Amino acid sequence: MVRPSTAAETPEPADESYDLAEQVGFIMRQAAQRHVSIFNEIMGSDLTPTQWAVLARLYQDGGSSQNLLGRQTAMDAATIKGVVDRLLKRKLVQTKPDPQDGRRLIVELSPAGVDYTRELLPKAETVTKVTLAPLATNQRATLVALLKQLR
Amino acid sequence: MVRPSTAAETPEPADESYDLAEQVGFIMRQAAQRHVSIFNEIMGSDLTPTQWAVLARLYQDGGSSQNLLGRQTAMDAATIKGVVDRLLKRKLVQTKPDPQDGRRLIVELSPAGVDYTRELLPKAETVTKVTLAPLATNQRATLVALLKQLR
DNA sequence: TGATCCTCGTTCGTATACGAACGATATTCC
DNA sequence: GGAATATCGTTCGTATACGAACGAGGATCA
Repeated sequence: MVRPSTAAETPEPADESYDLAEQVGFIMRQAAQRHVSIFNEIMGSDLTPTQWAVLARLYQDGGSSQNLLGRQTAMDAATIKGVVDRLLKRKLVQTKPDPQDGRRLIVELSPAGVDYTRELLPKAETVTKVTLAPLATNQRATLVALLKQLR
Repeated sequence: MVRPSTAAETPEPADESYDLAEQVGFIMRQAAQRHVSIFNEIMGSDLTPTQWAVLARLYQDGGSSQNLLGRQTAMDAATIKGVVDRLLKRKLVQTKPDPQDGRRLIVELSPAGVDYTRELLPKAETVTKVTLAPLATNQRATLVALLKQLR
């Protein structure tokens, strides 16, 4: 590590109680990055984690309005729109107006999307398995339980 | 939940073993989102978590080359460049060529950046505290320890 | 009925995040 | 010395992520 002598060097004994590498946020960001990397390796780079979240949610529970779908997959209205648009372009998803509510846009899997999602399900399970591989079995449940409390 | 009867509805009994809401990746993304939200509330929206990571790292250990700084703060070369550029524009950081290596660009805190970072340190500690607030004391160390194994 | 308020979807702007490719510079090895 | 290789910083393109603002539609209530 180079520590050139300049006015920019830490001039006072720094607050030793703060170490970036020990902050949850920083560590969580790194863990998330590793997870995404594993996801891309296993699922293939043609599908992102958020896109997969949308497919999986629609596969599990059928169609819903776009904004509700966003809430179910942890995306705000602006983000879910972009994700749905890209899935629409690939015809994995289709939309139609809600007859009950003129503001709503119903999003659902296309038949091709259903097939595609079903084929990917085993790989998605592998992603979770590989992500948790460094932990002992009992630790995995612990981690998930703790993370759930931080939502 | 509306489940309109169409060809897109889940046509087969879905693989019940896969529930999106139970996958680590998905839960971790939500926990990270909450953390960022807390960060923005406490630190103010004029500084992002990654920008703070750079400031904190430079404050702790002094200047380093841009790419090394990126590795220390968990950003690739393309990402760290953007972050450094924005910090440069705000004059919180300054750069100079490395006399030892013509490829390297040394990044360090400006005097204003040192002051700014020092003032924010207490708030940064609060961010971690609030993020972990839902957990019992002994659970906090457990979570951090487990997350560290997933880097 | 009409005014108010809320939700829905959309758009814009900014900031990560990262793969890929590029030229410039260092290092390694023959 | 010189060629192969590696690293550095840069740029481009694409995809989240989200605050903010907007118009259209729906719900509430006087």
